[in-house]
Amino acid sequence: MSVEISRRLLTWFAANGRDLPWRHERTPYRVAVAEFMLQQTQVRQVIPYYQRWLQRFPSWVTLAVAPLDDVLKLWEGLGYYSRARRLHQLAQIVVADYGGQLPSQEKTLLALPGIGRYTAGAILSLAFGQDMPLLDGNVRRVLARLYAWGGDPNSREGERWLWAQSRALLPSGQAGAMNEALMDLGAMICTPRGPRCDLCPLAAYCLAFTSGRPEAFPSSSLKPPLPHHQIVAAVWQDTAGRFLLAKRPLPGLLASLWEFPSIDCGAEPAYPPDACLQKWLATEMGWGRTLIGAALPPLRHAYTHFRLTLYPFYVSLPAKTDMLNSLLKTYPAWRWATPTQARQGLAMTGVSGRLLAQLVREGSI
DNA sequence: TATGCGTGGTC
DNA sequence: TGACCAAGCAT
Repeated sequence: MSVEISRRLLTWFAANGRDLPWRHERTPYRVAVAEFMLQQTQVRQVIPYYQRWLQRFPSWVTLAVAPLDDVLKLWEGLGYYSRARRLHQLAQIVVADYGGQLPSQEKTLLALPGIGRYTAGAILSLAFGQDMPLLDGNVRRVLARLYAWGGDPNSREGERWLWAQSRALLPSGQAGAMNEALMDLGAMICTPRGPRCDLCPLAAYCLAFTSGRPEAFPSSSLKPPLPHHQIVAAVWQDTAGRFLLAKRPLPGLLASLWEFPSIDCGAEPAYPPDACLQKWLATEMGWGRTLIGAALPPLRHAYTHFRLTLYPFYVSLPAKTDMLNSLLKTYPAWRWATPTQARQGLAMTGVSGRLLAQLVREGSI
């Protein structure tokens, strides 16, 4: 039966597969760039980033010699920034150790930064034409529905079972097309909610469709509520209208991105925002007499593992540069920047980027 | 094995 | 408005 499933899916894919930029020219570099960007990220979001990236970094060498700050600037807004750093590292390794050619053995690829089992399978099947399976969120869902598989997709056995099914469906010599067909089916037809079973080429074989509850697969686990943190940001302006920005430490959340100097007051803060900020400035920075000015409208933001509300305040400047340097206890670097300089040259966090845009809109410069 | 790691779209 | 989700990897 798997032969018939593969045949039908490939026929459907030939007529309905998506025309995506990274499907035009299948060099290992282009495939790798696309796969890094697509990790946990939707296609629509990736397309403009991919095109800008290839303009600026058309090859392993151009990427390898670029400054990390330039790389992060191009990645700004795409999220999961360690991917950018790992892709940068990968380029440097490919150039230094492999003569500018990405290796084509699974074991070698898996040892390189940013390449896990999914990405290795994608590169090997799509760029090198090898008969290698892959398993991503789309394929996971398609397979679970096809076989009405009610197991836990996150368990060790579930993982092993799903990889085995993915491999079993591969027709020899057409793994790349089959892998993309499975992903396109998951993205276009076999969607998480409201799957279009009426358009699905596999409906006749799909046990979840037969069961009448396709959305019940794969099983989902209940997640605990996310903590909600209170963050306070300090907005300093100099007389030239520049803002004080700080670079976040590496490693960690949003590593090496720029933001307004901020303090995390925690999920259950003991003080209101202005007092939390005052305490931080007094105890950590040693600025006992800092004047906290007007509060700006709070901004809310949701990360994968927690939520936050950012409370920005205008704050008066400390008198001397050596006082400003006390920021280096918290941050590896700080600088003054106009909004234009920040937009053009600094990779900003999402929340601080929104705050900056708000400050500009309100004409506070 | 579980957790940290971003952002924007969708309903 | 809030919860869920998307071409995962590293530790």
